[in-house]
Amino acid sequence: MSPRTQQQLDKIRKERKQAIMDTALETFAEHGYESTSISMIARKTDISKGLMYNYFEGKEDLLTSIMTEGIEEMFSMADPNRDGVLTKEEFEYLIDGMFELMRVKSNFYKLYFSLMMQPSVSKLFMAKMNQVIEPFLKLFVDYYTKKGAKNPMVEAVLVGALFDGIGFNYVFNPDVYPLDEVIKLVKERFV
Amino acid sequence: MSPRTQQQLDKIRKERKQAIMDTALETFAEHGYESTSISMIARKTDISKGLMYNYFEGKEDLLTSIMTEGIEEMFSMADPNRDGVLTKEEFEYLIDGMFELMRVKSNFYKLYFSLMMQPSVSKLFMAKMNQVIEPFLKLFVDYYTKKGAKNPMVEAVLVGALFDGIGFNYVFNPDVYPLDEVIKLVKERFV
DNA sequence: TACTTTTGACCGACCGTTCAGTCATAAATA
DNA sequence: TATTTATGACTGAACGGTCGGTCAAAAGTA
Repeated sequence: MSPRTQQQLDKIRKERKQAIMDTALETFAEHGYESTSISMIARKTDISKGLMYNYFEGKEDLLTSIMTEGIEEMFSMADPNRDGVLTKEEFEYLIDGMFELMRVKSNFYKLYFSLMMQPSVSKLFMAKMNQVIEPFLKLFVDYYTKKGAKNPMVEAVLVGALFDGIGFNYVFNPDVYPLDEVIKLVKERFV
Repeated sequence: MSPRTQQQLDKIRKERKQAIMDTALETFAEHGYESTSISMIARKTDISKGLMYNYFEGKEDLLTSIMTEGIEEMFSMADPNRDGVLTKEEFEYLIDGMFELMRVKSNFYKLYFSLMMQPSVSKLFMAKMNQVIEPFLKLFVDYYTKKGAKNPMVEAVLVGALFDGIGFNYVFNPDVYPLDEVIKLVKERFV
Protein backbone atom coordinates (compact mmCIF):
# COMPACT_ATOMS: atom_id res chain seq x y z
CA MET A 1 0.00 0.00 0.00
CA SER A 2 2.55 2.63 1.05
CA PRO A 3 4.96 2.74 -1.86
CA ARG A 4 8.44 2.98 -0.37
CA THR A 5 8.56 4.09 3.20
CA GLN A 6 7.87 0.62 4.44
CA GLN A 7 11.59 0.17 5.00
CA GLN A 8 11.80 3.32 7.05
CA LEU A 9 8.77 2.31 9.06
CA ASP A 10 10.24 -1.08 9.66
CA LYS A 11 13.49 0.44 10.79
CA ILE A 12 11.80 2.80 13.22
CA ARG A 13 9.66 0.01 14.59
CA LYS A 14 12.66 -2.22 14.98
CA GLU A 15 14.63 0.42 16.83
CA ARG A 16 11.76 1.33 19.13
CA LYS A 17 11.12 -2.27 19.86
CA GLN A 18 14.76 -2.81 20.72
CA ALA A 19 14.79 0.28 22.93
CA ILE A 20 11.82 -1.05 24.89
CA MET A 21 13.44 -4.45 25.23
CA ASP A 22 16.69 -2.90 26.42
CA THR A 23 15.13 -0.87 29.21
CA ALA A 24 12.83 -3.74 30.09
CA LEU A 25 15.76 -6.14 30.47
CA GLU A 26 17.57 -3.62 32.61
CA THR A 27 14.56 -3.05 34.83
CA PHE A 28 13.57 -6.70 35.07
CA ALA A 29 17.13 -7.52 36.09
CA GLU A 30 17.18 -4.85 38.75
CA HIS A 31 13.75 -5.27 40.32
CA GLY A 32 12.64 -8.67 39.13
CA TYR A 33 9.94 -9.50 36.62
CA GLU A 34 6.95 -9.33 38.94
CA SER A 35 7.99 -6.13 40.66
CA THR A 36 8.51 -4.32 37.40
CA SER A 37 5.42 -2.65 36.03
CA ILE A 38 4.64 -1.81 32.43
CA SER A 39 4.29 1.83 33.43
CA MET A 40 7.80 1.80 34.87
CA ILE A 41 9.29 0.51 31.64
CA ALA A 42 7.28 2.96 29.55
CA ARG A 43 8.44 5.87 31.68
CA LYS A 44 12.07 4.82 31.43
CA THR A 45 11.80 4.40 27.67
CA ASP A 46 10.08 7.81 27.37
CA ILE A 47 7.01 6.48 25.71
CA SER A 48 3.43 6.11 26.78
CA LYS A 49 2.05 3.04 28.41
CA GLY A 50 -0.36 2.46 25.57
CA LEU A 51 2.40 2.35 22.99
CA MET A 52 3.89 -0.65 24.74
CA TYR A 53 0.90 -2.61 23.53
CA ASN A 54 1.53 -1.54 19.96
CA TYR A 55 4.88 -3.30 20.12
CA PHE A 56 4.16 -6.20 22.45
CA GLU A 57 1.06 -8.19 23.15
CA GLY A 58 1.59 -7.81 26.87
CA LYS A 59 4.03 -8.12 29.71
CA GLU A 60 4.62 -11.81 29.20
CA ASP A 61 5.20 -11.37 25.48
CA LEU A 62 7.77 -8.71 26.29
CA LEU A 63 9.53 -11.06 28.67
CA THR A 64 9.45 -13.92 26.19
CA SER A 65 10.89 -11.72 23.45
CA ILE A 66 13.75 -10.63 25.70
CA MET A 67 14.54 -14.15 26.81
CA THR A 68 14.30 -15.59 23.31
CA GLU A 69 16.64 -12.95 21.96
CA GLY A 70 19.08 -13.49 24.81
CA ILE A 71 19.07 -17.24 24.44
CA GLU A 72 19.62 -17.01 20.70
CA GLU A 73 22.43 -14.55 21.15
CA MET A 74 23.96 -16.85 23.71
CA PHE A 75 23.65 -19.75 21.37
CA SER A 76 25.19 -17.94 18.42
CA MET A 77 28.02 -16.37 20.39
CA ALA A 78 29.10 -19.52 22.12
CA ASP A 79 28.17 -22.03 19.50
CA PRO A 80 30.27 -25.11 20.11
CA ASN A 81 29.47 -26.37 16.66
CA ARG A 82 32.86 -27.56 15.52
CA ASP A 83 33.76 -31.06 14.60
CA GLY A 84 32.02 -32.33 17.70
CA VAL A 85 35.13 -32.94 19.75
CA LEU A 86 36.85 -30.60 22.13
CA THR A 87 40.56 -30.15 22.43
CA LYS A 88 42.22 -28.77 25.55
CA GLU A 89 42.60 -25.38 23.91
CA GLU A 90 39.03 -25.31 22.65
CA PHE A 91 37.74 -26.13 26.11
CA GLU A 92 39.66 -23.25 27.60
CA TYR A 93 38.44 -20.99 24.84
CA LEU A 94 34.88 -22.09 25.57
CA ILE A 95 35.23 -21.27 29.25
CA ASP A 96 36.56 -17.83 28.46
CA GLY A 97 33.72 -17.21 26.06
CA MET A 98 31.16 -18.34 28.59
CA PHE A 99 32.30 -15.99 31.32
CA GLU A 100 32.90 -13.17 28.89
CA LEU A 101 29.25 -13.52 27.94
CA MET A 102 28.30 -13.25 31.60
CA ARG A 103 30.37 -10.13 31.91
CA VAL A 104 28.83 -8.48 28.86
CA LYS A 105 25.26 -9.67 29.23
CA SER A 106 25.08 -9.68 33.00
CA ASN A 107 21.55 -8.31 33.02
CA PHE A 108 20.37 -11.20 30.92
CA TYR A 109 21.96 -13.65 33.30
CA LYS A 110 20.45 -11.93 36.31
CA LEU A 111 17.03 -12.22 34.75
CA TYR A 112 17.69 -15.77 33.66
CA PHE A 113 18.73 -16.87 37.14
CA SER A 114 15.79 -15.15 38.80
CA LEU A 115 13.31 -16.65 36.34
CA MET A 116 14.63 -20.15 36.80
CA MET A 117 13.68 -19.82 40.46
CA GLN A 118 9.99 -19.52 39.74
CA PRO A 119 8.63 -22.78 38.43
CA SER A 120 5.42 -21.12 37.29
CA VAL A 121 7.38 -18.86 34.96
CA SER A 122 10.39 -20.97 34.21
CA LYS A 123 8.53 -23.70 32.36
CA LEU A 124 8.31 -21.33 29.42
CA PHE A 125 12.06 -21.12 28.98
CA MET A 126 13.24 -24.38 30.45
CA ALA A 127 12.76 -26.19 27.17
CA LYS A 128 14.50 -23.52 25.14
CA MET A 129 17.34 -23.25 27.63
CA ASN A 130 17.86 -26.97 27.60
CA GLN A 131 18.29 -26.85 23.85
CA VAL A 132 21.22 -24.53 24.43
CA ILE A 133 22.71 -26.38 27.37
CA GLU A 134 22.43 -29.89 26.02
CA PRO A 135 25.07 -29.63 23.27
CA PHE A 136 27.50 -28.20 25.81
CA LEU A 137 26.84 -31.00 28.22
CA LYS A 138 27.33 -33.51 25.45
CA LEU A 139 30.65 -31.92 24.53
CA PHE A 140 31.78 -32.08 28.13
CA VAL A 141 30.78 -35.71 28.47
CA ASP A 142 32.74 -36.59 25.33
CA TYR A 143 35.70 -34.61 26.57
CA TYR A 144 35.84 -36.40 29.91
CA THR A 145 35.19 -39.75 28.28
CA LYS A 146 38.20 -39.23 26.04
CA LYS A 147 40.17 -38.11 29.06
CA GLY A 148 39.39 -41.43 30.71
CA ALA A 149 37.25 -40.21 33.58
CA LYS A 150 35.48 -42.83 35.67
CA ASN A 151 32.09 -41.17 35.36
CA PRO A 152 32.13 -38.59 32.56
CA MET A 153 28.46 -37.67 32.94
CA VAL A 154 28.85 -36.71 36.58
CA GLU A 155 32.02 -34.85 35.73
CA ALA A 156 30.11 -32.84 33.13
CA VAL A 157 27.26 -32.15 35.53
CA LEU A 158 29.75 -30.91 38.10
CA VAL A 159 31.29 -28.50 35.61
CA GLY A 160 27.82 -27.27 34.72
CA ALA A 161 27.06 -26.63 38.38
CA LEU A 162 30.35 -24.83 38.73
CA PHE A 163 29.51 -22.50 35.85
CA ASP A 164 26.12 -21.78 37.35
CA GLY A 165 27.58 -21.14 40.78
CA ILE A 166 30.34 -18.86 39.59
CA GLY A 167 27.96 -17.00 37.32
CA PHE A 168 25.43 -16.67 40.11
CA ASN A 169 28.02 -15.26 42.49
CA TYR A 170 29.71 -13.03 39.97
CA VAL A 171 26.60 -11.54 38.42
CA PHE A 172 25.25 -10.41 41.77
CA ASN A 173 28.58 -9.22 43.12
CA PRO A 174 30.55 -8.18 40.07
CA ASP A 175 32.63 -5.58 41.89
CA VAL A 176 34.21 -7.81 44.49
CA TYR A 177 34.19 -11.22 42.87
CA PRO A 178 37.64 -12.45 41.83
CA LEU A 179 36.37 -13.80 38.53
CA ASP A 180 39.68 -13.95 36.67
CA GLU A 181 41.43 -15.93 39.36
CA VAL A 182 38.48 -18.25 39.73
CA ILE A 183 38.44 -18.90 35.99
CA LYS A 184 42.12 -19.67 36.07
CA LEU A 185 41.58 -22.20 38.84
CA VAL A 186 38.68 -23.78 37.01
CA LYS A 187 40.92 -24.35 34.02
CA GLU A 188 43.65 -25.90 36.17
CA ARG A 189 41.21 -28.23 37.83
CA PHE A 190 38.76 -29.22 35.14
CA VAL A 191 40.37 -28.91 31.74
CA MET B 1 -8.83 -13.96 85.92
CA SER B 2 -8.45 -14.84 82.30
CA PRO B 3 -10.79 -16.66 79.95
CA ARG B 4 -7.93 -18.75 78.68
CA THR B 5 -4.81 -19.81 80.45
CA GLN B 6 -1.70 -18.04 79.38
CA GLN B 7 -0.27 -21.41 78.47
CA GLN B 8 -3.22 -22.15 76.23
CA LEU B 9 -2.91 -18.80 74.53
CA ASP B 10 0.79 -19.22 74.04
CA LYS B 11 0.32 -22.66 72.59
CA ILE B 12 -2.39 -21.50 70.20
CA ARG B 13 -0.37 -18.52 69.05
CA LYS B 14 2.77 -20.51 68.60
CA GLU B 15 1.09 -23.24 66.60
CA ARG B 16 -0.87 -20.86 64.41
CA LYS B 17 2.14 -18.74 63.75
CA GLN B 18 4.16 -21.77 62.73
CA ALA B 19 1.33 -23.00 60.53
CA ILE B 20 1.23 -19.69 58.71
CA MET B 21 4.99 -19.66 58.30
CA ASP B 22 4.98 -23.21 56.95
CA THR B 23 2.42 -22.57 54.25
CA ALA B 24 3.98 -19.22 53.48
CA LEU B 25 7.41 -20.77 52.95
CA GLU B 26 5.89 -23.41 50.73
CA THR B 27 3.99 -20.86 48.68
CA PHE B 28 6.83 -18.36 48.46
CA ALA B 29 9.11 -21.14 47.26
CA GLU B 30 6.66 -22.27 44.64
CA HIS B 31 5.47 -18.95 43.24
CA GLY B 32 8.07 -16.48 44.45
CA TYR B 33 7.69 -13.79 47.07
CA GLU B 34 6.15 -11.10 44.89
CA SER B 35 3.71 -13.38 43.14
CA THR B 36 2.39 -14.78 46.37
CA SER B 37 -0.46 -12.81 47.87
CA ILE B 38 -1.47 -12.62 51.49
CA SER B 39 -4.90 -13.90 50.47
CA MET B 40 -3.31 -16.96 48.92
CA ILE B 41 -1.45 -17.83 52.11
CA ALA B 42 -4.50 -17.18 54.27
CA ARG B 43 -6.66 -19.41 52.10
CA LYS B 44 -4.09 -22.23 52.20
CA THR B 45 -3.75 -21.94 55.97
CA ASP B 46 -7.55 -21.90 56.34
CA ILE B 47 -7.66 -18.63 58.21
CA SER B 48 -8.93 -15.20 57.38
CA LYS B 49 -6.84 -12.58 55.72
CA GLY B 50 -7.22 -10.33 58.72
CA LEU B 51 -5.77 -12.82 61.14
CA MET B 52 -2.52 -12.74 59.23
CA TYR B 53 -2.03 -9.26 60.57
CA ASN B 54 -2.62 -10.39 64.12
CA TYR B 55 0.42 -12.61 63.79
CA PHE B 56 2.65 -10.61 61.49
CA GLU B 57 3.06 -6.91 60.91
CA GLY B 58 2.79 -7.43 57.19
CA LYS B 59 4.04 -9.40 54.24
CA GLU B 60 7.63 -8.33 54.69
CA ASP B 61 7.64 -9.19 58.38
CA LEU B 62 6.32 -12.62 57.46
CA LEU B 63 9.14 -13.09 55.00
CA THR B 64 11.73 -11.85 57.47
CA SER B 65 10.48 -14.24 60.14
CA ILE B 66 10.70 -17.18 57.77
CA MET B 67 14.18 -16.28 56.60
CA THR B 68 15.48 -15.60 60.09
CA GLU B 69 14.20 -18.93 61.32
CA GLY B 70 15.70 -20.71 58.34
CA ILE B 71 19.06 -19.04 58.66
CA GLU B 72 19.26 -19.82 62.36
CA GLU B 73 18.32 -23.42 61.74
CA MET B 74 20.95 -23.58 59.05
CA PHE B 75 23.53 -22.13 61.36
CA SER B 76 22.72 -24.45 64.22
CA MET B 77 22.56 -27.58 62.10
CA ALA B 78 25.78 -27.01 60.29
CA ASP B 79 27.68 -25.15 62.94
CA PRO B 80 31.36 -25.52 62.17
CA ASN B 81 32.27 -24.33 65.61
CA ARG B 82 34.92 -26.82 66.59
CA ASP B 83 38.50 -26.05 67.39
CA GLY B 84 38.69 -23.83 64.33
CA VAL B 85 40.54 -26.25 62.14
CA LEU B 86 39.14 -28.77 59.75
CA THR B 87 40.43 -32.28 59.28
CA LYS B 88 39.79 -34.27 56.13
CA GLU B 89 37.02 -36.20 57.85
CA GLU B 90 35.41 -33.09 59.26
CA PHE B 91 35.41 -31.47 55.85
CA GLU B 92 33.63 -34.45 54.35
CA TYR B 93 31.18 -34.47 57.22
CA LEU B 94 30.51 -30.78 56.62
CA ILE B 95 29.80 -31.34 52.95
CA ASP B 96 27.37 -34.12 53.78
CA GLY B 97 25.62 -31.92 56.30
CA MET B 98 25.34 -29.06 53.87
CA PHE B 99 23.67 -31.07 51.15
CA GLU B 100 21.52 -32.96 53.62
CA LEU B 101 20.19 -29.59 54.70
CA MET B 102 19.39 -28.74 51.09
CA ARG B 103 17.55 -32.00 50.76
CA VAL B 104 15.49 -31.49 53.91
CA LYS B 105 14.91 -27.75 53.68
CA SER B 106 14.68 -27.46 49.93
CA ASN B 107 11.89 -24.91 50.10
CA PHE B 108 14.01 -22.64 52.20
CA TYR B 109 16.84 -22.87 49.70
CA LYS B 110 14.50 -22.17 46.81
CA LEU B 111 13.30 -19.04 48.54
CA TYR B 112 16.82 -18.08 49.53
CA PHE B 113 18.14 -18.38 45.98
CA SER B 114 15.22 -16.47 44.54
CA LEU B 115 15.55 -13.67 47.08
CA MET B 116 19.25 -13.24 46.45
CA MET B 117 18.31 -12.41 42.86
CA GLN B 118 16.37 -9.31 43.77
CA PRO B 119 18.70 -6.64 45.11
CA SER B 120 15.80 -4.62 46.49
CA VAL B 121 14.79 -7.48 48.75
CA SER B 122 18.08 -9.20 49.27
CA LYS B 123 19.76 -6.37 51.17
CA LEU B 124 17.71 -7.38 54.18
CA PHE B 125 19.20 -10.84 54.38
CA MET B 126 22.56 -10.34 52.77
CA ALA B 127 24.10 -9.20 56.03
CA LYS B 128 22.59 -12.03 58.02
CA MET B 129 23.51 -14.60 55.42
CA ASN B 130 27.07 -13.39 55.31
CA GLN B 131 27.31 -13.95 59.05
CA VAL B 132 26.55 -17.59 58.36
CA ILE B 133 28.73 -17.96 55.31
CA GLU B 134 31.79 -16.16 56.57
CA PRO B 135 32.88 -18.70 59.19
CA PHE B 136 32.60 -21.44 56.58
CA LEU B 137 34.68 -19.48 54.12
CA LYS B 138 37.27 -18.88 56.81
CA LEU B 139 37.40 -22.57 57.61
CA PHE B 140 37.90 -23.39 53.96
CA VAL B 141 40.66 -20.84 53.57
CA ASP B 142 42.46 -22.29 56.58
CA TYR B 143 41.99 -25.79 55.25
CA TYR B 144 43.50 -25.00 51.87
CA THR B 145 46.25 -22.96 53.44
CA LYS B 146 47.25 -25.95 55.53
CA LYS B 147 47.00 -28.09 52.43
CA GLY B 148 49.54 -25.84 50.75
CA ALA B 149 47.35 -24.40 48.01
CA LYS B 150 48.80 -21.58 45.95
CA ASN B 151 45.81 -19.33 46.46
CA PRO B 152 43.65 -20.61 49.33
CA MET B 153 41.15 -17.75 49.15
CA VAL B 154 40.31 -18.42 45.53
CA GLU B 155 40.14 -22.10 46.28
CA ALA B 156 37.59 -21.39 49.00
CA VAL B 157 35.59 -19.10 46.76
CA LEU B 158 35.50 -21.81 44.12
CA VAL B 159 34.17 -24.33 46.60
CA GLY B 160 31.55 -21.82 47.66
CA ALA B 161 30.46 -21.34 44.07
CA LEU B 162 30.34 -25.09 43.63
CA PHE B 163 28.01 -25.48 46.60
CA ASP B 164 25.76 -22.74 45.27
CA GLY B 165 25.72 -24.23 41.80
CA ILE B 166 24.99 -27.76 42.92
CA GLY B 167 22.34 -26.54 45.33
CA PHE B 168 20.79 -24.39 42.66
CA ASN B 169 20.61 -27.26 40.20
CA TYR B 170 19.48 -29.84 42.71
CA VAL B 171 16.81 -27.80 44.42
CA PHE B 172 15.05 -27.04 41.16
CA ASN B 173 15.45 -30.50 39.70
CA PRO B 174 15.58 -32.81 42.70
CA ASP B 175 14.12 -35.80 40.88
CA VAL B 176 16.70 -36.13 38.15
CA TYR B 177 19.80 -34.60 39.69
CA PRO B 178 22.51 -37.16 40.54
CA LEU B 179 23.28 -35.51 43.85
CA ASP B 180 24.98 -38.44 45.55
CA GLU B 181 27.42 -39.01 42.74
CA VAL B 182 28.14 -35.31 42.45
CA ILE B 183 28.87 -35.09 46.17
CA LYS B 184 31.21 -38.03 45.87
CA LEU B 185 33.09 -36.31 43.08
CA VAL B 186 33.26 -33.04 45.00
CA LYS B 187 34.92 -34.87 47.86
CA GLU B 188 37.43 -36.53 45.55
CA ARG B 189 38.31 -33.23 43.94
CA PHE B 190 38.20 -30.70 46.72
CA VAL B 191 38.80 -32.39 50.04
C1' DT C 1 -6.86 12.86 2.26
C1' DA C 2 -5.43 8.23 4.01
C1' DC C 3 -2.64 5.98 6.97
C1' DT C 4 0.17 4.88 11.11
C1' DT C 5 2.06 6.14 15.40
C1' DT C 6 1.32 7.82 19.81
C1' DT C 7 -1.10 9.42 23.75
C1' DG C 8 -3.25 9.29 28.37
C1' DA C 9 -7.72 8.86 30.47
C1' DC C 10 -9.94 4.95 31.76
C1' DC C 11 -11.33 0.01 33.25
C1' DG C 12 -11.99 -3.91 36.32
C1' DA C 13 -9.29 -6.84 39.20
C1' DC C 14 -6.56 -7.50 42.81
C1' DC C 15 -3.03 -5.89 45.98
C1' DG C 16 -1.55 -5.22 51.11
C1' DT C 17 -3.62 -3.47 54.98
C1' DT C 18 -7.14 -1.96 58.50
C1' DC C 19 -10.69 -2.38 61.86
C1' DA C 20 -15.28 -2.74 64.04
C1' DG C 21 -17.34 -6.41 65.50
C1' DT C 22 -18.13 -11.76 66.55
C1' DC C 23 -17.52 -15.77 69.16
C1' DA C 24 -15.51 -19.68 71.86
C1' DT C 25 -13.57 -20.25 76.07
C1' DA C 26 -12.63 -20.58 81.04
C1' DA C 27 -12.36 -18.09 85.35
C1' DA C 28 -15.39 -15.82 88.69
C1' DT C 29 -19.67 -15.56 90.82
C1' DA C 30 -23.97 -17.16 92.79
C1' DT D 1 -24.24 -26.45 89.17
C1' DA D 2 -25.80 -22.53 86.44
C1' DT D 3 -24.84 -17.97 85.03
C1' DT D 4 -22.14 -14.08 84.16
C1' DT D 5 -18.12 -11.84 82.51
C1' DA D 6 -13.58 -10.88 80.62
C1' DT D 7 -10.48 -12.00 77.06
C1' DG D 8 -8.23 -12.24 72.69
C1' DA D 9 -8.29 -15.24 68.58
C1' DC D 10 -10.70 -14.57 64.64
C1' DT D 11 -13.64 -12.72 60.69
C1' DG D 12 -14.80 -10.27 56.47
C1' DA D 13 -16.12 -6.01 54.42
C1' DA D 14 -13.99 -2.07 53.01
C1' DC D 15 -9.98 1.19 51.80
C1' DG D 16 -6.63 3.56 48.99
C1' DG D 17 -3.63 2.32 45.60
C1' DT D 18 -1.47 -0.05 41.68
C1' DC D 19 -1.64 -3.42 38.39
C1' DG D 20 -1.98 -5.10 33.27
C1' DG D 21 -4.59 -3.86 29.64
C1' DT D 22 -8.03 -1.00 26.40
C1' DC D 23 -9.43 2.53 23.34
C1' DA D 24 -11.06 6.88 21.23
C1' DA D 25 -8.86 10.57 19.69
C1' DA D 26 -4.73 13.55 18.56
C1' DA D 27 -0.47 14.05 16.08
C1' DG D 28 2.56 12.97 12.51
C1' DT D 29 3.64 11.62 7.79
C1' DA D 30 3.01 10.43 3.09
